[in-house]
Amino acid sequence: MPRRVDHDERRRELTAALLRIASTRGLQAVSMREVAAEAGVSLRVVQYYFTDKRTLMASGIPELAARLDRRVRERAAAHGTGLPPRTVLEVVLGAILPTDDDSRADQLAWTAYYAAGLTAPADAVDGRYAPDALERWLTGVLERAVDTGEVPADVDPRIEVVGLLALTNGLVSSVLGQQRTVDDALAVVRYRLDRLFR
Amino acid sequence: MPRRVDHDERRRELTAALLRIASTRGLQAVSMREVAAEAGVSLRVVQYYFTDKRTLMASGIPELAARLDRRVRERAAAHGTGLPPRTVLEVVLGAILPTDDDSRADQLAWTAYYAAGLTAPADAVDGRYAPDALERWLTGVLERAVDTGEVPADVDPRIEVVGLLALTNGLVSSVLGQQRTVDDALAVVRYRLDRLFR
DNA sequence: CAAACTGTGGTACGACTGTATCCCGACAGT
DNA sequence: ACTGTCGGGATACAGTCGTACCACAGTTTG
Repeated sequence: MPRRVDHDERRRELTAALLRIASTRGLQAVSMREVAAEAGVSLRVVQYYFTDKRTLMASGIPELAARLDRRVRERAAAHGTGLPPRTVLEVVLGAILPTDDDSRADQLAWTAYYAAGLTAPADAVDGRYAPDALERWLTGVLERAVDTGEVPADVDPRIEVVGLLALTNGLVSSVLGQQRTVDDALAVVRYRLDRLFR
Repeated sequence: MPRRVDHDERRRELTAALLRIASTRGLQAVSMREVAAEAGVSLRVVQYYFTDKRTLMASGIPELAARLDRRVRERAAAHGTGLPPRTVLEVVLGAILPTDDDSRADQLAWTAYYAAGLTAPADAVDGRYAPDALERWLTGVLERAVDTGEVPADVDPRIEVVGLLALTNGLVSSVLGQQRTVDDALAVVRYRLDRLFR
């Protein structure tokens, strides 16, 4: 048991344990003792690295945001650069959908945080997550598509992107709720894009 | 304090108190004592009419479903009968969005239940809510619109309706999260319908 | 080598929770 | 008028929660 520990690394492990619990048993099943048990450490250690429970809980949001962001970037990078707008949209929106177990778990935890944040003004801290960046990026992509004539000139890129993101978000919900498969959700996204890029 | 009480009525009051707490302070703030206090009765009364906490919690789902269903029907009825498909879709989807404080509170509670149901197989009971009926109804509406030529023949009514409902669902989320106003959400829905019924 | 600090185990405390139990007033049927 | 059931007040109990505190070994610093 070496002294001089990497605090950040330790915190990451504990946060990972927290998210594991949140995605499997829900956010209300997260207690300091449960996180300790899940991470295989004593309660004191959790207290030591996250003084509060609020601090512990708050650590989950940036971690989830980082994971989702990384997933989108990796997917985009895997398809090379300079892709056509239609492909960019399909890849990005597809990256949001819970395709594998990991992304599904993250989306479950994300949903739990989202729901908890709806009620609790002082609790949600400043965990303002900003999907604005993504929204602006895709809007730019679509604007270029309008300029090149790939999509009709009378589409409003701004509203169209808002709609696409809301659509994807709604599909995520239904996939998480197991009312629809990921493939079905992807088919809906592709259908919408097909009609946009007719 | 009269004897011989209407049990159903009493249960409805308690469920209403439960939903009031759930929509303002979240589902995890719901305890038997809190519901009792909110309803202005003693803990024993809550125990008496709902033996379990599970039973108490489970009472919220059908109540919410009934309210949402009633809202959609009322809105539809308020616009008279025999409306054009485009109007039906706009009214129905608009009724899902949280326009006033009541519907917003209900949607908050609904979201809390949805999130709680994602994690907890044995807890969610058989509270399988069926939006299939709504989906089928709107699909029929859109099919008729295809037949009359109001929408292009190459649209797939089934997928289109799934997309519209997912879109609306996603917009509800963003409105609840106060990232968007109801008017903005309605504008997105109208934009989508405008492009569908071009 | 001594002193101070870091990381961690163990445990205790008060506030809650769901549930169970005991009790009694008010009405019903006889 | 008596008795049993219904509706509900009060309280108790065992468990879990977040938090606080104490002790101590190992490491760093002087």
